Amino acid sequence: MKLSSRADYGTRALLDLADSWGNGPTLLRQISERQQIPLLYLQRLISPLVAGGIIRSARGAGGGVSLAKPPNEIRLDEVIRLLEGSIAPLECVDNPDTCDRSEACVLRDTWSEAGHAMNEVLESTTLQDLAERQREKVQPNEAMYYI
Amino acid sequence: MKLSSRADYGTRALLDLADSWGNGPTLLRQISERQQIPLLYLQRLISPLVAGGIIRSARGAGGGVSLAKPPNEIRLDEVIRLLEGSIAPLECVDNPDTCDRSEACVLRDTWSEAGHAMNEVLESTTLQDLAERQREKVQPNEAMYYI
DNA sequence: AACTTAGTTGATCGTATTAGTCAACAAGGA
DNA sequence: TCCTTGTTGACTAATACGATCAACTAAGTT
Repeated sequence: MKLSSRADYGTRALLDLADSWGNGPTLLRQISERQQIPLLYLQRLISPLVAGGIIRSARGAGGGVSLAKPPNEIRLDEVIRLLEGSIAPLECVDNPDTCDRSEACVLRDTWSEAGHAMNEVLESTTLQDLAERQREKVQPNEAMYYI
Repeated sequence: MKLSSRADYGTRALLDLADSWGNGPTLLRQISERQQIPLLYLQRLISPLVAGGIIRSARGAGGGVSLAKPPNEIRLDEVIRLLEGSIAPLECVDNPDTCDRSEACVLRDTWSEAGHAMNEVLESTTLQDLAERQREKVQPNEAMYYI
């Protein structure tokens, strides 16, 4: 029950982009270095994010990649779905036809419920949420201490 | 983000056992046939369940396997943990040392949260719950219609 | 137009995991 | 002793995963 490194790398790359949102395109090479992701592999794994309208890319000199929409409009669940496919823990949850007892299967109901629970966490988290939390962690807002 | 067939097969085998709880040992061969699980593979995958104290086995004529404790004391989260290892969607959640930024990583916090959400569903579901729901599905309680 | 920068894609490759099998074995009942 | 039934180590085939190369396309720069 693990996510592949694609989800790990991909979300880290997106968080990197969210961090520099508004500053023009970022080089994949820079993301690769900052996030310690093999460049060639990074180029690979972001392609579904480009196709999915999360990332916009620009070739040529001065090119690079940037978020295709504001960080607060990019939810983690759609990112994971693009990078990993379905979030459901078992195939039958999404494709009932893969098992002939799907209709009456109480385990399928449970896997579905578990998948939804996980999905709820992801769909309530946007890249902006993550970027803000990160800023708090790295450079805690002094005002916090006066609340 | 998928469970392996071990979790699928294993939970189905356990539900089968929960269904006949109190009727003495069941042959693995029978479970294999009813649940359509390759016998040799089934023998394999239940061994951690025996080691984990979920299943009790008896060899020889009249032997077989049975639940080692009542179905209402067997929660799905411990079953999955025995069959698949940790439920955490990323290694770093359980082992912070596998990544040198774990302490400050907001993504790790999110994966942790997602894992907990899933775990909550599983730990609130026992084999007895499943067996009861199954009975309702297959043979709906008539009384239901009078509520 | 020529040149450079940078992302894209098809093919490939090694490795790890998964699913499944075989055969020899251990243990308990008749 | 014989039969039944679960256990275990070794093994195989298939798949998925992580990663890389090289050729290619597109977009600036001079």
